[in-house]
Amino acid sequence: MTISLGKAFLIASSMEELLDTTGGKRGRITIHDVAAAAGISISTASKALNDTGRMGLETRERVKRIAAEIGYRPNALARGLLSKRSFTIGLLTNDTYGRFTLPVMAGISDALVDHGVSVFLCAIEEDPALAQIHVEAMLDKQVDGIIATGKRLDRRLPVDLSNLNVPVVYAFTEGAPGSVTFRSDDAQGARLAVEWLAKLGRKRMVHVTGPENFFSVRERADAYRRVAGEERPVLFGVWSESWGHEAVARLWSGSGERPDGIFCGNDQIARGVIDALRERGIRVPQDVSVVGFDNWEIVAAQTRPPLTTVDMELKELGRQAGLTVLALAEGRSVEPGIRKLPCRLVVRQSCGGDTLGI
Amino acid sequence: MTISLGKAFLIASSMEELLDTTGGKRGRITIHDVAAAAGISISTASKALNDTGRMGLETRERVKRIAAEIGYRPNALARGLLSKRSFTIGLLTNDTYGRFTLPVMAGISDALVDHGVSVFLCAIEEDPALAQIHVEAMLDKQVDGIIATGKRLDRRLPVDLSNLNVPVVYAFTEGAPGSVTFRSDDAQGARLAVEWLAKLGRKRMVHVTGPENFFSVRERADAYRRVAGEERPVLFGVWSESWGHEAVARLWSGSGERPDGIFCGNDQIARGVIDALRERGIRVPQDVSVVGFDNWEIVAAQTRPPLTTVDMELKELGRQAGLTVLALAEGRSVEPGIRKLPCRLVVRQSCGGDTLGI
DNA sequence: CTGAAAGCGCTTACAG
DNA sequence: CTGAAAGCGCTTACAG
Repeated sequence: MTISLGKAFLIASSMEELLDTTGGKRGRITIHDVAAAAGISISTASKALNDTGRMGLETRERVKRIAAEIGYRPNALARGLLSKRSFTIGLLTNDTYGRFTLPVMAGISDALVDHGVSVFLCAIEEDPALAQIHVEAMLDKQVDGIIATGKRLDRRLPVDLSNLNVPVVYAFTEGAPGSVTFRSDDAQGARLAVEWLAKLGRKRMVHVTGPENFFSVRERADAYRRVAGEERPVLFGVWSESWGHEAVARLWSGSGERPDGIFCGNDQIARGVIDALRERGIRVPQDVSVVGFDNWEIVAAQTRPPLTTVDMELKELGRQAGLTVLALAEGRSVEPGIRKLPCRLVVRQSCGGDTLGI
Repeated sequence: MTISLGKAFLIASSMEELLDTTGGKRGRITIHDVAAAAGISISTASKALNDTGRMGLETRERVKRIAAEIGYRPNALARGLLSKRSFTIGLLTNDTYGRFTLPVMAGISDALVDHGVSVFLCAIEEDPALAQIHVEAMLDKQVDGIIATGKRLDRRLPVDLSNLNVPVVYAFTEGAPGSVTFRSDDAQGARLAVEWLAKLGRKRMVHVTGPENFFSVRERADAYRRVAGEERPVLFGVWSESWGHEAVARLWSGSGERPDGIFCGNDQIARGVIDALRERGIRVPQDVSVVGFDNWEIVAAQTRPPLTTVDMELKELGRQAGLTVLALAEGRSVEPGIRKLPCRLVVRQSCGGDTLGI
């Protein structure tokens, strides 16, 4: 048996009779069907349904009721053609793994679903040609705006969005000059982490982090130094567990001072650090407190002990980016510039202090 | 300074002159602009651009050239209104974490971008009301089809998609009866894993896996037993690293037989198992081979040693789901039923054999 | 209070 | 070979 889902299957059985009486018309239910069923013109039907124009309340209600009964839903394409609003936006990302994009997407969707806006997700990796294709497809479909996001604050997407005829908002990726950009406040996030270590009485702090050529790495390191002391050590490396291991090996190999508080540049490094400490018989958090960055659940919740870490609040970032692109699409004014959104410290058990009720 | 991105900014400076000469019209470039610039009617312009109708090749080329010069792009909303095709599909998922959805999405997008199709991503969690809102928004926007996906093969999404007037394809989630469903062939995947262990000479196998109420857990366990032997032990538990630890503790605590090959139900369990073995001084893969399931890079590539595991080829699954929904949207016939797509064994170092060139 | 007409941007018979 | 007309489904002045 094969099924063919062409035009034919568009008609559900319950609709069939109605449509047959209204001319046997095939296809979706339109405003003509509503008007016919109510015995009025389509103009009046439109006004009744949209609460525009003047008309008796009872007529309005009756039309709405009939529309609901026959399952009428306005065609957004037709509406969009008139109103120049498609209630659709595009999310462009080069973060194929989705580590950062998913929370941002969730926030955007969360903020915009109430406004009837749907989101095209376009993953472009690092391919400029692919990016161009996706951007053009979105523009052809008359998106009301585009949000650009990525995996790195200090890198641009491989496509120029600065001269499009729709508003563009940047979230967690570097924006064009004069644009609206949302990003996490990494300095503030780092301060939260280091101040937490300090509050727990840690004095011999170390920062084990990623590659120095990341802007956010430098920003977090600077903030760390400002709180912990300018002379406190920073170990730059890569974003991996194994670097966390190696850093611990380095710190405990020489005859130097042993840290009692380690602020890690991300959760993966922190996991490596914690594992390495355990393997050396060093207790976390009794002997050393470890704090991470990212609050990547899959990593942070699985470390032993679970990781205290900094959450960049990417969902909130997405929410704000969504509302902003909507505002621009509606012609409202928005101040350009970079908005830094505060991070939040998520206290688990890797630093201690989790039972202090602080 | 504030910027207002209303209608006004739609006109780029370079377009301004042109549009002023064609009537000072504001807004996007339409086929009227092309026709005016070429000194022909819009009907002819349309036919020239779409390679329809009959006309001199040189006219056709000239129109196309002019269209390209003035940056004309057809309005997909207007086209969709006529053609009943929006070149848009919806992807509905309850997998908020994106573990399974992202690769599926990547495959869909990959397959459909060449056909000019864009994808609405709708994350609905487990909320039926939210799901309903998203489905209605997609239908209003005249999606050509919907792909439903999720995080579990044996669970339905919290919304009924069986009587929509657009085609629906299910991918990695349970479909309605009589629908087209794509899923991974978990039995075959499990066989790959266990046969690999057998090929490496492992005889005392154990299967450490997730909750027995998962269909895929039972299916993998059955396949394991068929290859390893019906009497071989299966330890059901949860999908976590800590369960992997606990399972090792259990296996090595009694006086029973010590396994030399452990097939894990997912990569997180495998990671727990490997960590626990290392902590006991048992060498992987020399003493015990460990194989996982999922090929979740972030986990599989970070275990020590890196994990040999089964990849469900979710991207390919997405690709096929995408092409299928497209076929249905075009009215082509598709055989309903469940299609199982083969898994692939990814050989890293946790089993040995990685240098055998097998 | 209600409806005919125009029009959003496009495509497609149809008549020249 | 080319263009006027109709129409996709809707909204919005405008005239009654």
